[in-house]
Amino acid sequence: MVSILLVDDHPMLRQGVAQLIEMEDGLTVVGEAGSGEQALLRAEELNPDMILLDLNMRDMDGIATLVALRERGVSACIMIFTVSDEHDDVVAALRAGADGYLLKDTEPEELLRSIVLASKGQPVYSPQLASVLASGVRDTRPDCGEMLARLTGREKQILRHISTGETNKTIARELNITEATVKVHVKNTLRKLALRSRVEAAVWVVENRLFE
Amino acid sequence: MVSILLVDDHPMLRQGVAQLIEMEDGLTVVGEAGSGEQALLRAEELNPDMILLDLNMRDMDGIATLVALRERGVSACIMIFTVSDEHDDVVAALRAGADGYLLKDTEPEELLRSIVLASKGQPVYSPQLASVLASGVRDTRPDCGEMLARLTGREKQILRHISTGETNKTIARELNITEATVKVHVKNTLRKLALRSRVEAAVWVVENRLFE
DNA sequence: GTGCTACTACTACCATGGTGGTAGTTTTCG
DNA sequence: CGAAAACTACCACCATGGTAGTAGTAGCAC
Repeated sequence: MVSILLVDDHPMLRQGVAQLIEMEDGLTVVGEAGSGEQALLRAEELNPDMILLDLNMRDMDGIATLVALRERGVSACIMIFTVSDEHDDVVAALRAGADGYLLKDTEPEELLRSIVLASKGQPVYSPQLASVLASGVRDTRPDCGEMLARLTGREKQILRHISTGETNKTIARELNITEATVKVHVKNTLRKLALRSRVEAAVWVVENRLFE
Repeated sequence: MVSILLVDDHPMLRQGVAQLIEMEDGLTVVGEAGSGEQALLRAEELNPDMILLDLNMRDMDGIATLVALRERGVSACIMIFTVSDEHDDVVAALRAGADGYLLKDTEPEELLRSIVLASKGQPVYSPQLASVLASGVRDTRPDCGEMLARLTGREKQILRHISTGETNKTIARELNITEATVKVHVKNTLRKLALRSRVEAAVWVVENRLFE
């Protein structure tokens, strides 16, 4: 069962989407939010599998909400669901870590199919965005520098050790802290970088030549 | 207690070295071999912590022995102990994975100190080799291509997956084999490449741009 | 045929890694 | 000053990774 949080400032639209989603086996709406603020609260409270996020909300920019969600470690699959097919919006969303981008004029069946696909980890984009995507924006992530800047000094230090293949134990020894503490830093680092393992972290560092 | 296997085709020299080693607390000679063939047998049989290996033996080249030892997964620290200070020999030994290189004219106390150091994982070289080492041969490893060539097709395939941060489970799924089989390949790959973890493997691949 | 290599699979075991939660200290900043 | 962030540490728990040994199958070479 895929749990979904709807974020949109139009109650009617939320209702429509919710109804549609509930009709599909395997999908369920566990919460709704009408603003960025509420989205942050609900996301942490409900820990949904997926968040459908509108970009154009009154109180808080959708992109800002997206960034805030990611920074708080919300691991949900975040799908943008909006009216805007503006190049800049799409790019910004992808850079901020969106897992998909659907336009609101998508047909209901298409929307459902996309949600199911996305819930399986596959990024989904509306076909209308092909031109934008093709122009090489595929790199879903923010700048490496930006990402690195989110880490504390200690975390960067430990990331560097990870990228040389060291174990938590040896890192602890070299930094004169306990392995437990190293684990804490590793965990926080992985969360902030939205990576799933130290191997991914090591590869990311080396590929982007981050400490050279 | 550091267990040592002596490999040299001169019994008298073996005896002398053995006696010297036994005088040192913490070191012990667990076996001797007078040829490359014997060295392979003894190494697998005794699984020593360290192997002192002569380069100039009648039946089998010392370098060949070294390579064969490494290919069979002998994890011992292998110290070359020989008369040759030829540039090519030193380079070949280092490339083949030697952990140290000592000349036979080394003073007894110096030899002991070196063995102790090496047993702690520190590579040790006779000072006379400074010029050779300085000329940039520090890279202990064979060519990446050479290393890769030692892997089977399946192993290379799996290494590529590792280098993208995948887990054994997902690799198994994608290749339609069981996780247990993936583990076998991972283990063999790590052994052949003399690496200690998949993280090191991933970093190695990315740093050397092996699959691009 | 015999022998060798590669590939597959399984078991069992232990080490390592990652998550969640709690919590005390110090540093930083408004 | 007080709040927030960073760093430290420990616990318990579960997932993943790595090692060792055994073993069956297929293909290839001598």
